[in-house]
Amino acid sequence: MSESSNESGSRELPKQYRPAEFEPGILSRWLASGAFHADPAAVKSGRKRGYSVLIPPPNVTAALHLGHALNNTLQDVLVRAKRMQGYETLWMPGTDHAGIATQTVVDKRLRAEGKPALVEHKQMEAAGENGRERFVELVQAFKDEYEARITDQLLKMGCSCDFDRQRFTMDEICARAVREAFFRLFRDGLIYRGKRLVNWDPVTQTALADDEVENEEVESSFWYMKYPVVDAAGEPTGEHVTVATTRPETFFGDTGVAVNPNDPDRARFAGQRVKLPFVGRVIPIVADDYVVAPDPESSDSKAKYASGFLKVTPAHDPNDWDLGQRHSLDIVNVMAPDASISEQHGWEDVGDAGWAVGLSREDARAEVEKRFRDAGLLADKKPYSHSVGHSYRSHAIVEPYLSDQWYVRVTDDRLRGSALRSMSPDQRTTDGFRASSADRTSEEPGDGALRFVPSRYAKSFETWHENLRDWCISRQLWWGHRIPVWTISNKILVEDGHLDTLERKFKGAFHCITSEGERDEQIATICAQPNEELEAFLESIGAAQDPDVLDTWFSSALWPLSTMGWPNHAIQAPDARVLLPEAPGSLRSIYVKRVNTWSEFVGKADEFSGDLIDRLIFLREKDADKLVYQLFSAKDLSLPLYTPDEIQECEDLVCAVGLKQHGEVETAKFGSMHLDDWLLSHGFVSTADLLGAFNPTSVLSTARDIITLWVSRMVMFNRYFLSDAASNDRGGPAGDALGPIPFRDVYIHALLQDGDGRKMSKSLGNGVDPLDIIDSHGCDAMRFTLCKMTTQTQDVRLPVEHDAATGKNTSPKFDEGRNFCNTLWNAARFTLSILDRAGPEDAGGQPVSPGELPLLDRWMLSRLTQSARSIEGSLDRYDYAPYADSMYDLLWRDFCDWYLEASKPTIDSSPAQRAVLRNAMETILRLLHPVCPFITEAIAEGLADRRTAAVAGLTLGEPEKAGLLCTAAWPSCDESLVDEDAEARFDRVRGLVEAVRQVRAQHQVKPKQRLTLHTDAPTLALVDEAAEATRFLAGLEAVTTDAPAADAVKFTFAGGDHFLSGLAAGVDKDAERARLTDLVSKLESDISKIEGRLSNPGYTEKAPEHLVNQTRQQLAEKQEERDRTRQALEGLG
RNA sequence: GGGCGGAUAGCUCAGUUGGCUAGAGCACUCGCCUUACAAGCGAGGGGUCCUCGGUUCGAGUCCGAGUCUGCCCACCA
Repeated sequence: MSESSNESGSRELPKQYRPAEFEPGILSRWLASGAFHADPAAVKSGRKRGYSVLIPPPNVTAALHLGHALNNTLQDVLVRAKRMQGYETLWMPGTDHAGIATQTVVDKRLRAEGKPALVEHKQMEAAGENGRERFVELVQAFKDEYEARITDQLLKMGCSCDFDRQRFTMDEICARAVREAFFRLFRDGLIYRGKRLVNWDPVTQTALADDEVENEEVESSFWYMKYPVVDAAGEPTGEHVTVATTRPETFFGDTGVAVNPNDPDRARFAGQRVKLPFVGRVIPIVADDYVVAPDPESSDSKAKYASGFLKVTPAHDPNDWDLGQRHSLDIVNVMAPDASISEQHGWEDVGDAGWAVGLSREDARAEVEKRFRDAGLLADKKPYSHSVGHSYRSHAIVEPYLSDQWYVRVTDDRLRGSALRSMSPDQRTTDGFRASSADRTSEEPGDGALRFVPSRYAKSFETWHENLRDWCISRQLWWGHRIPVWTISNKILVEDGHLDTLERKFKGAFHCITSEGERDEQIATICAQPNEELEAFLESIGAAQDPDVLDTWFSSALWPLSTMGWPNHAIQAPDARVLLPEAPGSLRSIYVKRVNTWSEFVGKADEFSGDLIDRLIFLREKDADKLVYQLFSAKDLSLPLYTPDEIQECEDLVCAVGLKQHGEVETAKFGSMHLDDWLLSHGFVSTADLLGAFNPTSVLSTARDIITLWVSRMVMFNRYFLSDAASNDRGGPAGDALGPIPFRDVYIHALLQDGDGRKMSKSLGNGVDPLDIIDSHGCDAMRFTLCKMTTQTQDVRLPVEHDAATGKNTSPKFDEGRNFCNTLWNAARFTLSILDRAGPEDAGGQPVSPGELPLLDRWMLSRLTQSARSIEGSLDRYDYAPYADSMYDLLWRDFCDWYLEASKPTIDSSPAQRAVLRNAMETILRLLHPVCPFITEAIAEGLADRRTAAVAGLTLGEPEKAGLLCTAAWPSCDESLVDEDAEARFDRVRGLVEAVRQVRAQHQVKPKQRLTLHTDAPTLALVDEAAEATRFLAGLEAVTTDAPAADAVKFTFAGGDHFLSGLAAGVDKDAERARLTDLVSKLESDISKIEGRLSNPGYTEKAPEHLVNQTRQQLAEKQEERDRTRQALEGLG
């Protein structure tokens, strides 16, 4: 209310916490201090234990939503807590290129803007105008825009990521990992090419992803077509089978008919053959229990419409494809890419069906119906409505279309088996692929070490793997990692001697499958490692690179590896201090590259390495504050080479580059460059062995919908690529010789829904933007509320409200967090004002011994200790809501409501109490910091220069960096601070205060009116333990054992009668009568319940004795209280 | 179709291995601008713990059946 709150002094803080005034400044201080930058050497040297988390990289398709805010808050809570607990923490940030989604979003955006979109760029590409390259550039620009937004959001959400190491799944570092991974899998026989039905859009002539297909209900028909049964000689037996289908036009491609082996009427046909009308193809009838038996009465539409026979068209229906595979049926594709009937794409036995060739699929359907009817082969046609996939782009009906695709053989034991064996045995439900051996060392967990939290999600993981099929990894897109496979005519490759050149110059860097190994006699398939020279060579001999890109999940699956520098992580490098002894401790990272000779390193002016050294020299001269470098002989890395002669003569040079800062630097000559990425992508290797220090990571925090798509694949890849055998040329490992799992725990967080239980989404308009909440409530309030909501259930609801004034969505739930922060703020203001009133003499005294403190202070220290224990347990269990609840109760209920209030009368005259106050405040700040990092940091700054003595048993170390709370130690509360006796006694004081307040409220006593308490000796003794506090809190002027005055009001407390006198307005007899009457009836209801329990012999005989005694005592107390209350009631008249 | 949740106060949710009178925040009622805090303080009212059955001396909690509701995966001839 008062606008002059700042006038009394410059140290005074504003009455309300205003996050926007603090958050940006604190963020800058965090970043400048390097507090979030992990040092792998600290882990490798054993100085600290490592704790690492990989961010699930958000898609660059859009800004982060509240679900991201939730998951990132939860990760940050863990990371900040562990950092304070003395771990070297790495939280690796990054973004995902999200191939299909991003390409689609950009395509849509371009079309909406009326600019050339995907289709137009495809035309350019076909015309030789670099359409592909130009389109990818547009997507790249879009990605840059959103990546920047996402990074900004992460910063504003207070995420303590190691932003110096931020990655993008398509940057050069990740690309190298993708290429290497693909190469090794290819070489080891775990990647193969196969046929698969894709969702084909015949209008735009592109393949679509499943989520680009929009299902729409379509009014159509069921056709019943009769196929004549033939004998061994191919002559009709006179019988027919009737197949039921919604797609009669595909019958040209039928290669079988299926029947259920348990069908009593029709199973006898299995093993016989039919002759396809018009086409004349003789095809088998196979038995398969996939076929549904007809049942006209069934509510299942399949059974209702079924004929009992299913036509099998493997090339034009996904289920038929599977069925065909099971029974080794032929595959006949009868369509052209435009979905017209064609004999040019695999259909050779046209027979008498030539009339169909060239018809569109719609016309073909009508013509097939007509011809079958005319021939008497159409048994029936019934109207039928069913859902059919349509292209999101052209809205044409999607055609299942057979095409070449690349697969990862994930069903191989080296992949699937490793994932299943990773699971903790107590979370397994079946026996297959059980862990073959117990845990390895805790440093490198393998089999049996992967745990899901909550554990129920282990089952999703398990069943997914047990039903796994090979993973199709090719996508017909432009935005993504292009498949590193080239094809060339076998003849050119071998006869022109190119294969010899390859073998000679690039041995080990490629894997070639020539005609013997491939079904196509003409083509050689070459998979290449990342090697620019090799690629240039392949292009030069006319080899064509596969136009497709990899499934986004392929690069996501490598996230634990690529972000940590794999495959170039493992180098033998000496300590940074040896490499660059002159470099001050401010060096953030060191990169090394080994070359042979100086001339090779420098190269010719127009070559790659010439540019390299040019840059290095340039940077050293012009920007010495950003970079240092040094050359060595590989023989002795402790002796730097200085003179030109030394360098010229050396034949095995090593160049070490140390960076003093990260991120973008501006150079006049080369423009803006990111030094880390630039060095890494030019063959330098980081001496910081992130992989060795931080993989396996500690926990993966993610949503349940990607347990299969992402979690599984990371496990398989991490274990495969980090196995010893996969690192050499002999091929991958088998059985249990696998590498470590990528993370020990998988924490699956709850999903946010709106107040009605619906998913938050753009289209529903119920999404909440985290930045809006940060604006309106502050970051800490958002984070606190999100944590408080996060229970172990699978969904949490957040009521969403639309604010008409701002046009933005918000939720009243965030008020709770804001109010909490505000209370903390005010408690801190009050604390600081008390410390300010004391002199500097408070600081530097002997530690305060808890045993000599008043009851109130012993109680507070005990509560702090118990809360810290409880919070530590919650964190270990990823149990966020109890953590937030504990903090809420500790700060508000204990510290503010009771400790601060009760200390008011005495604290100004007690240095010991001030020491407790200060240390309690600081303990609360530290316990809360992981959830509310900004406000706690802001307050800690104010607390830093108001010192008091320490409290024995409560250890609060100094911050490690720049005085920042985020680098301070987790509070250590000694067990000796737990004081059950003080808690019990103070609880009784509270009870007394509450009893008095109750009387005051019921009699409408003004707050300033002081009363006299007439009580018994034991209660008087209790009051004396916190005399000033009790009088202050209850509004008492005197406490006495004297007899009460006539106008006194009686109340009960702890089984005794007590009286209050001095109520200014006197006793309101009606109010008092009503109060006592209510009390009696409540007591009687309690008494009858207790009597009921005690009269049950089962209870008194079987329940634990202490419980029964307790109940008896309770009954006695209640009865006594009831009797006394009745007397008092009679006394009122 | 397979799997996994949820149902407790008007709303959003807690409720540890079964055990005193089932809790919190918001909302509501009454009284307070008490010098940290009205985004607050003090005191209240409000519950057939979804239904039925079972185990038990005792069930919100454990077991069985069902109803409603949500999510994930698969599929829709």
